[in-house]
This record gives sequence, structure tokens and C-alpha cells, in this order.
Amino acid sequence: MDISKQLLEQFPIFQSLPPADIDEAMQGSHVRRVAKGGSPFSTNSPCTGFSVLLSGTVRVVKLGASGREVELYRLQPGESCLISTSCLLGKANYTAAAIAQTDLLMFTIPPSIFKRLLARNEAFRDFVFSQFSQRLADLMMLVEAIAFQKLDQRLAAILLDAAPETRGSQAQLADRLGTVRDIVGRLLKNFEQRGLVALGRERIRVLDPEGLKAIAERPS
Amino acid sequence: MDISKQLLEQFPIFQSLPPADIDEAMQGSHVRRVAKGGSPFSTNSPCTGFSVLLSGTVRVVKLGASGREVELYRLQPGESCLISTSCLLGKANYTAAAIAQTDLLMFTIPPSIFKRLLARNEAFRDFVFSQFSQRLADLMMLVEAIAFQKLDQRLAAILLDAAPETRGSQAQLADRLGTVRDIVGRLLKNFEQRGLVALGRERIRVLDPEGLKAIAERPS
DNA sequence: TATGTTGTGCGACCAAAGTCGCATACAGCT
DNA sequence: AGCTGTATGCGACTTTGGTCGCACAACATA
Repeated sequence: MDISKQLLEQFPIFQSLPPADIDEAMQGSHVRRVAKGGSPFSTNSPCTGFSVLLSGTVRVVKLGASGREVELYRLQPGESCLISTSCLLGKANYTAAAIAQTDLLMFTIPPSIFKRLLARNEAFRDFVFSQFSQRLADLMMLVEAIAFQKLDQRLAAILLDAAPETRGSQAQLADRLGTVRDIVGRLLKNFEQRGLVALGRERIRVLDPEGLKAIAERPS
Repeated sequence: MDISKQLLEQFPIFQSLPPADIDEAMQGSHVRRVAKGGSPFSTNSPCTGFSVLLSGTVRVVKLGASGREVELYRLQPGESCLISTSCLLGKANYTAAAIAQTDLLMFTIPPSIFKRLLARNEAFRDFVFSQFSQRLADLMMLVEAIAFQKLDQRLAAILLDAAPETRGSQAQLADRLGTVRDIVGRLLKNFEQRGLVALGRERIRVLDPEGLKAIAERPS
């Protein structure tokens, strides 16, 4: 099959593995497709193995009461979802949900092979650790943002991140921020009146990046 | 020296290492004392190695503008601070601060030996991974708490956790929660009026655990 | 066209949290 | 006792975020 080639080409991690290890990683592993909106790691059937995202974007969110949610972090191609992995190793079982924001292509290595790779290959170990580090850093920054920043600052940061244009409903933005649509709408209206953005249906264009940046980085 | 004995007795992780690996861990490693209030991992001199806490408690906090702070998680004896470790492996550099809440005794393994142990010993790998998992879980729960719970709920949970008595100033509690003393004082006064706690100087006694639990777990 | 569904706009109102200023209480020290 | 630094109490005020209710616009489908 062509998958090993695709892996090799796209992801530096696998490039540094010796051929024998690559062959091993292929054995028993499989590629899965997940449709947009589906959940790549269902909470009730955990521990399917070590998964690497080949294409698409995964949102990892925490669900709260009354249908609210916060986005913990996002997974991009080449990254791994450690929520499922760490219940292979640590016995922690998380209650976070993963949601496919687009159609996904995932590559999954079964636990036994994962453990063997971990034992034998330093590059692979480094990759896994760096993924852990990245998630820790993401979450720390998120805590900081939620604890110390106002919603308008966080919203401005998101808009800048997706500049020059953000697509999606205001309700989706609210979910990322852990708030409700009303608030996002209110804040966006404020931004629009100040000439910072232009609003359309499922579409926000950034008109004044500097102005938004001033908001996002404002002290206090 | 007596340290290896102490390690063996107190910490299951080291019990499962073969003697050869224990000897190796001892080489080049050292024990450090850190006074209460000191910082076991200074932000400007990172990467001293892999550290395990032998005794004491470490608060890992995120500092925000205007002197505010939030507590990200706590380290207890037998746990490891991955903030310093993960910059050995991943290249992430965090901006979180570690503060010794009591006098500390720490055991530090230099990077080279840490990497070798990681390569050779599965039990050690599992330990390191479980630490990562634990921190991830801690942070996820924290995000959930900050995003969805009211301050009175989080405060009640902290008091219950330290039941039957919490020692320390209200300002310290405020730092744990990421708020200011005024708010904590107000909430505690409310609890006192409802007969849930008894307040004293640097001292809060829980009178009605069930009542507090009802607050901590209240929906919405 | 008719009919839902989904996204958005807005206004009024409420509650939680943060801010400010100052008064008071306690502990340690000289 | 008197001084000093820290911990606490308390009241008034502002801001932010959340809630509710409803109207309207865009899009899809029948």
C-alpha cells in the first residue's frame, strides 16, 4: 500500500526511523477515516492505540453543564492525540471529547507495537515526549488566558490567528471561548463599530489587525 | 550514602528498577534542599535534569499581570516536575513558576543518565509517562473548573479537600483560585453565616462538609 | 411560493466578580 | 505599652459576563 510512503513524506518523525522500525509500525496498524463532526476517539472505547493525524483538524474540547464547551487544544496533521495514548501508559482516563472539525485521516499503531517502538527508538520517544510537552504548554497558556484575559482579548487573538478572515458561526467561536453566542455577537458588534472587522454570515474579515492586536495584548 | 535507601523505601518507581539501573541513577545525581518560598526550578536556568520530589510540596503557578496568579497544580513527594524535564525533550519553554510551599528535598538526575534510563527501563518510562498524564489531567480539570464553575464552588472544593481545617491566609487561597483576597473573604463570610465553616486568623474549620459538598457539586 | 432551520441583531435585566477605600484585629517585636 | 506589618472585615460602586425574549435575515428544501 501507499500509506507508508505518505507517512514518510509528510512527517519528519517517521523519516528518522530506521526501515526496520517503519516496517514494524506498519504491521497491525491501520488507517481510519472519520467524517467531519465524528469523534475520532470515542470516550467509551478507549485505548485503541497510538494515533497520528494524517490530515484534517481535531478539536479537543471539554463539555460542561448546560451544553457549554471549551476548546482545550487543536490537533493538526502530524500531531498525535495523547488523550487516547496516555491511558495506555498512565492509567488516567480523561473526560475530554475529541471532535473532527473536518474529514480526518488517521494512522493508528496498536499498543504492543507502540510500546516496542518506544523502547527501541529514541527519535520516536522524542516525538512522543514533544507531543506531551506541546499539550502541556497549550493547556497552560489556555489556563492563563481564561484566568487573566477578558473575553474581548481572547476573541481578538482568535481573529488575528485566523486573519485575514474567520469562517464559521458565532456559536462556534463561542464554543472555542467557552461562552455563549450572545456574548460573541455583542463583542463582534463592538469591534465592527470601531472599524476593526467586517461582519457577514459565517464570516468575519479583519480590517484593522493593529487595532485588534492592541486589544489582544492590552494589559490588565 | 543513605539516599538510595530512602529512595527505594519511599518510591515505588525506584523499587522496580534493577540494581544496575539504580546505581546508574545515583551517578552524577544529587540531592538538593530548597527553602520554603524558594523556587526549585528557576526560569532562567532550566534543564538541570529530571527531578523527583522527595519531601515537601511544590506549587506550580502561572503569574499574570497585576500580581495575580493561578495555581496550575501541586507536586507531592514521589512526583516529578515535568516543566523542567520537558525542555530536555520537547523544546517547549514554559513560563510557569514553581514555588516551594514548604522546605523541599529533591533528587535530580542529570539529562544524560535520564535519557539512558528512559531508553533501557520500561518501568521508568511508564513512570515518566504517567507523570505527564497526571499533569495533563490536572490541567484539564483546572480548565473545566475555571471555565464552568463559580468561585464559591471552587472554594468549597478546596476547603473540602483540606478538611477538616485549612491553614493559610485568605490571600493564599485567592492565589490558588486566581482571584483576589476581597472575593475570598466575601465568600468565606457567606459560608460562615450559613454555618458551613468557622473562621479564624489563617485558619478555616469546616463545620458542615455536606453543606459545602452541596455547593461544590451544584449544577450550573 | 411556502416552510423550516440556522445564523444574527438587539435590548433589558441580573448576577458574579473585581475594585477602592478605610476600619479593625492580631502577632511579633522593642 | 507602643509600634509595625500583616490579616481580616465591610460597604459602595463598576465592569463583565450571562440570561431571556423576540425579531429578522439568509439559506435550504419541498
